Amino acid sequence: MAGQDADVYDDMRHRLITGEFEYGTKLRAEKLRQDYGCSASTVREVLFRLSTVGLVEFQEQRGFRAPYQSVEQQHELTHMRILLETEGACQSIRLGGVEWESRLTAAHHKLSHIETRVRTSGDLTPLLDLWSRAEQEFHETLIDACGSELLKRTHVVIYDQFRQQLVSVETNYGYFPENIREHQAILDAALERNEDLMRVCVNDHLARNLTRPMPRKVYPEVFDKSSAI
Amino acid sequence: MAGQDADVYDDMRHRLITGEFEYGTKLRAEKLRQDYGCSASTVREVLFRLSTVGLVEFQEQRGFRAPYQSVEQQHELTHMRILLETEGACQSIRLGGVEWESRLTAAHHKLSHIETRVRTSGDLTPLLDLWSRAEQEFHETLIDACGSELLKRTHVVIYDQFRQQLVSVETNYGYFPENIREHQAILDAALERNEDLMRVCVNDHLARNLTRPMPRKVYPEVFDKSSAI
DNA sequence: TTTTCTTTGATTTTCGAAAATTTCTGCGCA
DNA sequence: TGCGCAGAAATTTTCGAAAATCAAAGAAAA
Repeated sequence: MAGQDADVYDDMRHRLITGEFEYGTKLRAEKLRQDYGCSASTVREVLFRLSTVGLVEFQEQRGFRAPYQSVEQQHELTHMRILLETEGACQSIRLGGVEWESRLTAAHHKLSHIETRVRTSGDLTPLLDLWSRAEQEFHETLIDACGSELLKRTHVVIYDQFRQQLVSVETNYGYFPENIREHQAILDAALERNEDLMRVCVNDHLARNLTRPMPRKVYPEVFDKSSAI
Repeated sequence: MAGQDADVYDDMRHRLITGEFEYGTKLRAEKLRQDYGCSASTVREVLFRLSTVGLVEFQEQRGFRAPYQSVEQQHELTHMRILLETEGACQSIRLGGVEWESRLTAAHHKLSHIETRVRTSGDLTPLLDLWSRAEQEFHETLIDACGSELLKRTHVVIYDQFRQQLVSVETNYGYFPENIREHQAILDAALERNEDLMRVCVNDHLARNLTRPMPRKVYPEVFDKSSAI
């Protein structure tokens, strides 16, 4: 069996971006050790790695915890996605061939199919996992022909964090009915090879996360005893 | 003493971006353990963390090594820097106040001073460390008022990798005489608050790393015994 | 009652060695 | 001579416990 470490990493990553841990939850190595039947050191190692890609917060001598949710963070991640995806999509338009168009069309078809089903049923929940995967694949295919592995790797990191921040019932997991139209518009812009239009479409699609005030939970403050009243 | 771990991390990071390890060198935990007088696990942990920010390459069951140098990687890093720095600089122009202008001017002054000394003496070597630091600080100050911690953190990661790829005698450590004029142009664009000009300046400054064919070492291939002659 | 210090308990960090895996080396066989 | 298969050596991965550090509770002093 090659890489117990890698398995734990992947699973923890999945648990984190699907919102299994409440924001700010302490991630105790000793506790998680039991979930995986391995040693605490192995878990610690994984948590360290996850912290460098922003999925886990680490504080010296204070261990690990799931990141807090904040409007600012959500906005910064959105801005970054816009920056990376417009660049990646436009480069893909320049460098990508028919093969890229084909893959993008395929990814869109799958996504479109799922989103239609969600609209008719009116309930995202049962399709959540499927939809999440399809959405990510569409956006990753969009920038796939950009010619820069670095850009793609960076995008995955940002996308994961974005998803992590967004995942909650209140935000409906980032799903909106407008998605159907917007994803179509992005596909059209790609097939037209219209870079300016692409920029507009990607912006419109993502900028929603900037304007809409994000519903947010109130976290317990740490009160200084002397300042009470 | 808080964080032996952190110390090792910082030192290893420094050694990596100053090119102490030949490209492709194996980084054996057991070997490095002696340099720091700590356990191999600690070193391993650090190497893992460094691998997630691209400063170290990791292969399952095959350990760690210093990344190889390649033209493609160099170009991708340059593209990414252009993307992040133009965005960051333009946002700083919009959001930054006099305070930002002041800090940028200060950073430029220091850098300019060093670069002038390098030009007159004609030898970078004795000032290499000082110059590296000043160059990085100038570029980081440039985007410092952009309003996104995420953008800044991402930029540091990319900048470090860029520096790591570039550090070698052949490339003169990324130093060029034109730097003086170009850094000045960037400062001027900032003070003029001219975003379009800024884009052009940053592009010109960094694009050099794209056009100039990078001198590159030849690495020993791993020969299949059966293909030998 | 409030503050400060001390002790206790819990958590994090570091360690060195055992287990698993890969790489190297030499031997036998075609 | 070339190939492939043991066995040995070296390296990587995992482990559980010891050491160090931090947080909470309680006692003593103001």
